Amino acid sequence: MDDFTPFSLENTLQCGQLFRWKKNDGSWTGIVAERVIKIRQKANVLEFEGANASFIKGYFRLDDDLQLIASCINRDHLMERALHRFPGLRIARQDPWECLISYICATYKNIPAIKSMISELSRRFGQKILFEGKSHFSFPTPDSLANATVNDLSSCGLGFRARAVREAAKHVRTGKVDFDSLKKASCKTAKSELLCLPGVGNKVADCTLLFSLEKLSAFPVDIWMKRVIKDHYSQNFDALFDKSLTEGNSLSTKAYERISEFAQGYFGKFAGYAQQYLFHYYRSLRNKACKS
DNA sequence: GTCCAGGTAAGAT
DNA sequence: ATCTTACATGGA
Repeated sequence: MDDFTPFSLENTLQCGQLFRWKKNDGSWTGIVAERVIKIRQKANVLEFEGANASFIKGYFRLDDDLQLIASCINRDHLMERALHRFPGLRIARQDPWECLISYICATYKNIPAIKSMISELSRRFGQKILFEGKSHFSFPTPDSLANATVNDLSSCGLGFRARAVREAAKHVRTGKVDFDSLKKASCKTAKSELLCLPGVGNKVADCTLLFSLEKLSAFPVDIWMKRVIKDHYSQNFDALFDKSLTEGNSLSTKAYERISEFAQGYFGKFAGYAQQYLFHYYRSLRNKACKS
């Protein structure tokens, strides 16, 4: 398969949006729905097993016109650097159920810990899949998490998130939230539905919208976006608001909405892409600083 | 051992 | 309405 440029498997899998992929000597192995996929990129050729080309194309959103998206969000020097530093980074098309639970778990946790939680949840409550002689585990169904005890969930490292995960699973199982209809609904309507779920606030809702419900304008605001806004976009806000963006104190609902709405107006209909580039770029700067 | 993490929700003002 | 604080756990 070779009609997908620009695309970087590395940048797409490493940017922090996905939690189920591992790299081993040049190729990546990941669990997607009920499959194990092994994939690698050589220049402009993708080699993979475990799925067909159309699945890969859909999963990595290779039909998005990334050139167009990049030109839309490239509004300033910072974005230009981010786009240049991580070319070919694409938003993946995640399964909404897995995405929702993953980002409920992501609350107030670092990425290695999130990966460990998801892996453990899958090992305990998912289905075993054999691939190249090794056991892998699919993400648990809504049923299996709804039936789990809070204690069992907690022992996967979920901590206080266990209750929210279990309750959210119940809502999905009963069809109280229906992801297919949320895909068709407007961003605003879909978000208000998601916000009814336990453990889901503005940020988790926006991640679910962006990464799994086709809402590419959704702009999740986490601690990294707060830092980016404070460091590079504060001139778009009043001084008092900027001052409230200090490290340590969490974002109020009001502040969240001000930032997210600013970003959607500023970056446009692909603001979610802008968010992911900024997220990955800003984290990479900090990680570099830590190593030196 | 300390710090902090892709925030949320309950309680206080 | 809006602001403040507790929160379980584990990786860095």
